[in-house]
Amino acid sequence: MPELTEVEAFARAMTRWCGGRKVTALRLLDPTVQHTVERDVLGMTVRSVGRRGKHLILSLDDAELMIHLRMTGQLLPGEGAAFVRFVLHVQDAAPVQLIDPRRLAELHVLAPGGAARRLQGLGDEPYPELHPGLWWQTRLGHTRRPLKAALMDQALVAGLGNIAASEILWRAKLHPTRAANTLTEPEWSALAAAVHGFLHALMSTQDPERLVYIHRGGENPFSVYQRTRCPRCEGALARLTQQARSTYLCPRCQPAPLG
DNA sequence: TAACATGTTTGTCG
DNA sequence: ACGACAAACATGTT
Repeated sequence: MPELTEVEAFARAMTRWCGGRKVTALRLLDPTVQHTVERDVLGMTVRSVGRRGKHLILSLDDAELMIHLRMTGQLLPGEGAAFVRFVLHVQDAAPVQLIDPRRLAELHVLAPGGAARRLQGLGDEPYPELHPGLWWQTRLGHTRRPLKAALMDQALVAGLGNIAASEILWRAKLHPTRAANTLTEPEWSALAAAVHGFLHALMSTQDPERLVYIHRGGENPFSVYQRTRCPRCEGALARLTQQARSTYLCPRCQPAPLG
């Protein structure tokens, strides 16, 4: 399910579900799920839960548990749901199950420091700080690729996915096909504000269900994603394909690049 | 039914 | 070196 905001929500939830608790078992129910096992975590305590990009990282006494939910992974307390791929059992609390119909999620049980080592090529974090326009220009401004592709490139900035990219560019009034190296200083500032505004707005919904709304029958919390009308100008939204993914935009608010 | 889906990796080609 | 593109993962939803 994840983009940055959802992984962040899961990280906070995991802190409540298993933070400070001792692991009584880690069961991999489906070995076809991509996984690594460098440690036996039995008896170790979950010291903290964090996020890096779209990766969830649990720090244990002498191990790190790194989880990537990919497109359809979810974490939920309990047992016995459909499509459970692995279960983390902890002392004096409900176990936490990873549910993932498509089996794209990953689980890595690593030695301390293993997560950071594996994530060395990952770009910097856009959340929770408000970075200035120059921060964005430094990271995205050197490539001729479309702005949306640059925003989603995890090696440049970590955590922004397909939905976030559309939403952010709409907020910033920037066209998704603009070459990233053609933005002006005020446009970089607008992008910076848009990222911060979007991420914080979503995190402050105080409603975890809204963060994992897709496939849950929930209400669409987004402004342009899978919508047909622009909330700002009321004009018809457009949809185009970039990198084989859907991009939603408002042609009136986000002027197309010349040529 | 066919197309599409929140992500990433790998390989090919220009 | 850079960037575009396709395929692969496996299955549910529209």
